[in-house]
Amino acid sequence: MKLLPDKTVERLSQYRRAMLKTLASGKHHIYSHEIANMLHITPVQVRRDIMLIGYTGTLRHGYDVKDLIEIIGTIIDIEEGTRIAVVGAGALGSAIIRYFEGKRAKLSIVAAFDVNPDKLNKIFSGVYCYPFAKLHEVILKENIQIAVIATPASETAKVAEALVNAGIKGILNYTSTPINVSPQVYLAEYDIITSLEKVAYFAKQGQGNDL
Amino acid sequence: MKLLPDKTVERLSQYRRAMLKTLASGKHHIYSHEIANMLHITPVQVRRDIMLIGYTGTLRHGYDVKDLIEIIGTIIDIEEGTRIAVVGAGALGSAIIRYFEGKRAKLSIVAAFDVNPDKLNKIFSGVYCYPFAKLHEVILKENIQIAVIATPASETAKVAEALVNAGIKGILNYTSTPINVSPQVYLAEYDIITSLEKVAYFAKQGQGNDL
DNA sequence: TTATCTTTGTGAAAAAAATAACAACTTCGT
DNA sequence: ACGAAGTTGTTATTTTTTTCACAAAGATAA
Repeated sequence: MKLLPDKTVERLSQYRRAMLKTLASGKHHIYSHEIANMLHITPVQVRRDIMLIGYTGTLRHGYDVKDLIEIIGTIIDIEEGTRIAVVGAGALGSAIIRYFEGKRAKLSIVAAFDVNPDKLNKIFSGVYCYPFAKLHEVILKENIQIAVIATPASETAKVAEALVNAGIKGILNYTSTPINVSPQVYLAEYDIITSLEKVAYFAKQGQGNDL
Repeated sequence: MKLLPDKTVERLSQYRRAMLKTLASGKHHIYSHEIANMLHITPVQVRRDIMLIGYTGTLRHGYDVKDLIEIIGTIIDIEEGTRIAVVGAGALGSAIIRYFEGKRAKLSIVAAFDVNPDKLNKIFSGVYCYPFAKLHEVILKENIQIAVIATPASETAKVAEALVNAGIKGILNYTSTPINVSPQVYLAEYDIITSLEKVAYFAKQGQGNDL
């Protein structure tokens, strides 16, 4: 299938979760405006996204909840599951690991890395913490595809380089240092301070919602 | 000044940090392409953003680093500083508090809230943890303008309502439950799972960088 | 049957964001 | 003095994302 728009992929992830919740409540069919209400977006947007993934609902009952969950799965997930590493097992890194505990079956955090001797060889919420020096080796051995960087900002560049060398396919960078990777590696950056400064700016202007 | 574009505000926050780093290295003037390199974006984008805030550099030396820092401050910051509350002092909430310790002078986390009796009335990285029941009172008394929600997803709606009732101006929601607020309140949602699923999707497609 | 109501799917339009293109200006080197 | 090199500021263009508008079609009810 053609590459989906960035924003559509984000929303698909949200649709799926909304559908899982819907299914749990015993509902098997759902209209675009109901999905839209759950996520506080417009029904057209929902329909267009669903159009883009090539699924089609029925005129009278809207979309089949189970079908939607399944088809979104075929788009986002990898059959065998995606294996993730968290680099940096400090406050943020371990919060992320904790947050994942038993959440999504197809995304699993399978390794953590740190340099702090207190953390090495311990298990955080079921995830083993390796020394940073073993990063390359473990990524290969454990067949890890994507990595989260949650180290101090000073280490970001070094970590990113090591990850790329180890053949990682995607990086989610939570440090405040922007990184540069070869174009084959997908990179997403997220910084808490920037988010808060943005909220502060728009709150100050008395402005309404964005997403 | 006219309201700035969403993405421009995000980048301004990053420019400022890049400039602080630049200044610390003893450099007082900088070209758009140098800023662009630091952030891995294009020089045109840097120039356009700077144009939008009405600052103008000099032809020979580019931009004055100190000036840039200062003018971005007048745009993003509130004179008296922005006071922030974190609702939910679990792993994620306390990681955020920790992350902020001594970072930005104009953004300060001044209160945490939780329901867990183990956490109440304790201090996390210098931030006092109040019982959730006192939320309204403390937000008023401490003159808190924006809030971060880092509770379990099941509490999101209740927390958001309480925050809006207390007159909060902006919310940053880290739970996976989308919320609905009156349009005077600026809302930003960020969900770790969605981010990772997005990275997984694009990594799977062997796709290059986005931001 | 036939009119009405509701919902999907999608072409077309609009809005937002990024990129290209270039005039105008400084400084440098000769 | 004057051309070459390099940089900003900004208009125009392109690309991406969202929204509008409506035809098509299934169900219901008279």
